[in-house]
Amino acid sequence: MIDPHADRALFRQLADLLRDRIAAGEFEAGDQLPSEAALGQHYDLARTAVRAALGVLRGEGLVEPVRGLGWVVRDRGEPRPVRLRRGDEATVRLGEGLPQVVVTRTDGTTEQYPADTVILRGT
Amino acid sequence: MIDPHADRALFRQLADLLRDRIAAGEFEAGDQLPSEAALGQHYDLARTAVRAALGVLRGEGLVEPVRGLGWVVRDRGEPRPVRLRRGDEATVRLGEGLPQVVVTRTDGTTEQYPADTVILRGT
DNA sequence: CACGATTTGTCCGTATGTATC
DNA sequence: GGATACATACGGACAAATCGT
Repeated sequence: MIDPHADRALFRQLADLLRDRIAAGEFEAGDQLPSEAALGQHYDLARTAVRAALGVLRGEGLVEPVRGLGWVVRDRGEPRPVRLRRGDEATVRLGEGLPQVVVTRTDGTTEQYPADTVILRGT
Repeated sequence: MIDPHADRALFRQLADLLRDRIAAGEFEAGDQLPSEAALGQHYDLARTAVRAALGVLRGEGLVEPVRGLGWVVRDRGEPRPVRLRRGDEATVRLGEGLPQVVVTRTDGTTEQYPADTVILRGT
């Protein structure tokens, strides 16, 4: 499974494995992954490496941590279409958690969506 | 500076401080921050906490690490305007490094930009 | 409502590898 | 080659949130 002598970092190898397991449907939206401790034992890794791997998947929007509970697989359905009309603007705000798409309409109102849940369309 | 008894985590307090110092112009685009070791000594924190703080700023697109060199302040100029015409689509791709805005034109060609460097405009 | 078990969040120390200057 | 700096990885510890009993 994980090769300590491989060129690729251990936490990246683990991220690859977990990503594949999720893609294979082993875990569905809302499901919890095995605990960090369980993953560490199973793959013989320190918790540091396990958390680094989960951090990678988190950055990809695949999973998110719930304190006191575990790591939950995010719901990734079809991106929701959002139309950008004349005068509308959209930017991506980085920072807290998942990047957010902020749409500013002509009248000054704003809408906000998790960046990986929308597809912006011109009109 | 940093209060070990504060409610806020140490690495978040450090992130706040460094963010402020950057905003104040103490470091400009292309400048290097003090090394992780130096920051740890100055603020009396373990390197773990220092790296966590830098990770926060990295996620905000403020700085990026350069192996063997140090942490460099990113160039954050005016976001570049990108027009979305009829049939054009834009999505945000998460994963490797900074999130990327991917624009797919009607003719099938695609353009890609770091997510915090563009402002999408409807037509 | 109280309590314990589980799980993630934060923090420390240490060590080694690798890239840059 | 040597010095510096980030990348990765291990170990241990305690706090805080959640959930079932």
